[in-house]
Amino acid sequence: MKALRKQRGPRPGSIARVPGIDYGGLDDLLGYALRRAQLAGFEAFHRATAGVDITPPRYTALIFVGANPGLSQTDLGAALGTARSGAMLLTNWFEAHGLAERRRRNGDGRAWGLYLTARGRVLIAKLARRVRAHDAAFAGRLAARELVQLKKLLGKLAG
Amino acid sequence: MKALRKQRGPRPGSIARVPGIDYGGLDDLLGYALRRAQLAGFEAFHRATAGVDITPPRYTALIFVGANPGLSQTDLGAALGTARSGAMLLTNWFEAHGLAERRRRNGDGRAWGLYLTARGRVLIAKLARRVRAHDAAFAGRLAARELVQLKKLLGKLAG
DNA sequence: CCGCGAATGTTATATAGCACTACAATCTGA
DNA sequence: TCAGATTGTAGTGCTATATAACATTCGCGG
Repeated sequence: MKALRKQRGPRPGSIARVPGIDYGGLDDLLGYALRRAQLAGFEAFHRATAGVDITPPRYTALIFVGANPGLSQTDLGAALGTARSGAMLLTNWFEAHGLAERRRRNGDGRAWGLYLTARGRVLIAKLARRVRAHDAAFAGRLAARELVQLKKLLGKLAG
Repeated sequence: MKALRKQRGPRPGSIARVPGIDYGGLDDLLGYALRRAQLAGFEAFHRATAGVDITPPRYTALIFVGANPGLSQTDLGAALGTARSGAMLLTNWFEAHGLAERRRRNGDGRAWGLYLTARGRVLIAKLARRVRAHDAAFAGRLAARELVQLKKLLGKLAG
């Protein structure tokens, strides 16, 4: 079980607008506007998880496991939108860091059930608090009414 | 100069909502809503560039080079929000595919200036048309007024 | 109850994308 | 003229994916 201290990975690259550069019509694309806003959101996440070696997919996966005890790796992959093999690598990482564990489920000798460890629960509780706070701060760039509207529109786009 | 035919990479994973799974409060996060919407936008881009081995960062970089002839790799990296080394890899790829080239700039023996080749200009013209069309189709999930509002709000978030 | 197809996890392999470090060449300004 | 900044580059490594092949196990139709 390795330590979970330093955040090593790359900083989340926000794309600051560079003055004097011609954006060649990119600004008119909804997709580009979404990307820029989302990178800003990643920064909020990054600040929230500073000092902990976690990443967005890892965080999402831990939340899923915490909220759905006994989840199988296949179902975790489906919820994340990734292949089974990716869910397995994530699970390996969680076990190596003592955050979650595989346990045999009653009926099925193939599937594992995933469960947070005590340590995982503590970490998720702490992180979720910080992530929510930073997300709220990020969302605070908008008025409350605007935020409601934005979420509605984003929901329409995501289908 | 390699061919530029098939798109090899992974499909852009949208995250379909999985029924029966508890999302553990993730839905309340603005960052998560942004991510989902942006992945849907990536799919539109993917459809627009089907059959061509291009990716969002490559496309963005080509647009930048086209709109800013003589751009240095450092400035390209800054505009993309990535490290210089990434801009160099992109540039290598462009040269290998005959889309852009490095040319010495007048005063400075260190920096290269980046320029689209004729082939790069043709490709970008064709792609930009398709990308705009698919972006418009994607944005068409919203009413015109909603779209204006959304872009305004996204702009606020991206700062 | 048997056997076959489906599901599950796993292993192995590959790729894109990106960061960081260290370095050589070049520029710039005191 | 020289010290420090800038630029491109090479090398290395890690995350996040995907795909294919495989063994185990399950479930069901006969």
